[in-house]
Amino acid sequence: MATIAEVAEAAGVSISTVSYALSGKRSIKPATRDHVLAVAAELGYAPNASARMLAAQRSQIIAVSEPVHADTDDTAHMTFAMETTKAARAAGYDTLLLVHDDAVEGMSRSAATSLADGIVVLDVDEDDPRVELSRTLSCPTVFIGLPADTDGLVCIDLDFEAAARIAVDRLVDAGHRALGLISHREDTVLRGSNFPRRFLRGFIAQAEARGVAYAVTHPHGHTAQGSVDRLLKKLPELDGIVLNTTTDVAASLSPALATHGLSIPEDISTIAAGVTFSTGRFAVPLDVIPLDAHASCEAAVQLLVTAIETGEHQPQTVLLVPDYREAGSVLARSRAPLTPHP
Amino acid sequence: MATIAEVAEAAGVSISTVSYALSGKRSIKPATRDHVLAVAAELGYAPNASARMLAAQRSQIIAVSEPVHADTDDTAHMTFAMETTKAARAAGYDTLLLVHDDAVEGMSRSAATSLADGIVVLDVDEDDPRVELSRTLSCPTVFIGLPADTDGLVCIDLDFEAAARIAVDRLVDAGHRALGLISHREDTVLRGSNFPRRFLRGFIAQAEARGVAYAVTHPHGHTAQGSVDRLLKKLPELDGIVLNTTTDVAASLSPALATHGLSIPEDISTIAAGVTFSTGRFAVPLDVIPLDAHASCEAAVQLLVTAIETGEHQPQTVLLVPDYREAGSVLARSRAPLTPHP
DNA sequence: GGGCGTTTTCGAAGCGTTTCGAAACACCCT
DNA sequence: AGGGTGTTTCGAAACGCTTCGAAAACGCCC
Repeated sequence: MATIAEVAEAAGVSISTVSYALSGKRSIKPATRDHVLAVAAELGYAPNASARMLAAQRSQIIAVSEPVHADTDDTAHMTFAMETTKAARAAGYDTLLLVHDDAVEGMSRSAATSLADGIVVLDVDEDDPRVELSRTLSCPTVFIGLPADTDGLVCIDLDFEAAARIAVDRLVDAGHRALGLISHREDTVLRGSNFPRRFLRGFIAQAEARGVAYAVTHPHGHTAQGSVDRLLKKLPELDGIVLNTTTDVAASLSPALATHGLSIPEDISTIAAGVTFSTGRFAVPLDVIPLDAHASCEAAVQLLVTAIETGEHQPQTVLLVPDYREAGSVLARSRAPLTPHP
Repeated sequence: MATIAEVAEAAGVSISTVSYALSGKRSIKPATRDHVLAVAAELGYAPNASARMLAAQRSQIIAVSEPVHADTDDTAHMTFAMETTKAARAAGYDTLLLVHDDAVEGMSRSAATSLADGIVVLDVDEDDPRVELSRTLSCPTVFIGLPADTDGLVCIDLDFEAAARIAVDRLVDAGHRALGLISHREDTVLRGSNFPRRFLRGFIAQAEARGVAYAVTHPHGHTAQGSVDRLLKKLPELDGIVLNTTTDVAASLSPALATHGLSIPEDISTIAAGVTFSTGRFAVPLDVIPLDAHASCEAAVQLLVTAIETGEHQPQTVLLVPDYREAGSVLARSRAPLTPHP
């Protein structure tokens, strides 16, 4: 591989002239610049990454910490890792993938050796060891997801409580009076991320605020059948369902309702909220309030890059505003409005 | 962050002594070595990655090229990316993730700038632009998957033809005489990876060699229902099914058979082969010949690391020997053996 | 044609390691 | 005492780039 010295020699100029011609950080006479560029292109010159890193004291690399527990939803997390990589690339950074145990150790390693300029933390647990670690690190870090203690951290996540409120409002405004929430499996809710809990909280609060009947259930396996059975038992007049659960469960909702002779949206209006999957190829496509990996990762990388390049890294929690996408799974019931929006 | 010069100063020795004490590449008097190590630990010294790369002319980074087409199976590919990362880490390397367009461009970039010491190419298409690219790169590269033209390449993949043969043999040896293959969707088979075709070829060849009746079908959507219907129509006496398809389809096989009053393994013995998913939580667990991401990635990284560290990079295609895992989904039919193994 | 302000280019000092050759030292043998 | 043999440590040269300060070149005016 050609070095900058070879380009300089071939172009008959000094090394620094080549450097400035290529970086544009100082003005170079157009004629020489063009000539240098041409020579560089001809020699297929590409600046050596390590040398550049060493001299610039910056690696242009962002580490992505992605533990992958047993109950990690592969598809969802693959999406986040890739969206982060895409966003980073667009900002001129490459991404280093840290998985499993190394998701934690790798953070120290890449920060201590200056291998990475910043870190994006994915799949954040309520009580995540990486939270404490990041406080000791002095390497810009952004969490995608909310740990219990966000003190001193920069975190980004969908506003799950707001998402739940929006879903409830939609259904109530469309005349529904008995809402069911199919949440995540109970074991997932107990340990792991806290967004199911945040969603649950928002759902209950808003259902009570609007004065409608509601019931909550957690699926047991990977199907919605049991959940549907339980919801209908608790709330026979059920007319609306909010899904904040996994793909498997969501996909099986329609057949599960069918066993009770019910269908979406004629009998039961349905909204999936805070989910990463697309319902496009479900038997019945659903209205969705997406957990938008693209938006989250882009915002996270943006924040991180700003921190790296300007040094501004204010602790903050950014809650992304939920976005509602209609697909026809909510049907208006003709009823008088119950309570105006609070 | 402390530098090696600071450690040297604090320990009262020269820089090179610190370097050798830490790397162990030359003998250092035990007493000084211990002292240096203690001082280094106390200062929290970690060698600067860029400086090390520059001096050692090696980055200890492997690039992982993972395009992610529309029809990419997220779960499967996430697994491959992560297994590669794990294997690389175990060998002392970090991994750079290159996705989407950058899966191609990133290869040139990371090779040209010496950012990466080697490249692992995932999700290989029959006619993959990265094949031609890698030939121009002079950076050790290993493909996981087989492109059409493997000339001059190092490739690793499961021996799908052998896997198909083994599945057929199992069923025939257990007394089955009418085998159905549920392959991948037709559009997946046409463009994209060639392993479905290799599997198909092996299946047909072996079914003919053993002299049993057989039929092949490609699912249309994400369920096995249509495939089962078609197989039973073509082959009413169907008594064995081989699955070389996606999770969705495989998971729905049991219910699909149930609509015909058939069950696994009483009526239909079943084997899933060349698949990445686990059938553990299917209604009926299946015998599996796994496409073992762990094994493939480990072998690939091994080969790559050897190439990087010793310079040996013989073009070769490594076909991994299939492994059969019983789960009780094949039931022996008492019949006289038909044809001995060829 | 000497002086002055600009533009353009150059030289050299880092950045923090690794690694080679040689110096320094201790020890034993003749 | 001189010389050879190890062992241990040191100094300095890379590695290839960025960037600062200053020199060189240029243009212009008096």
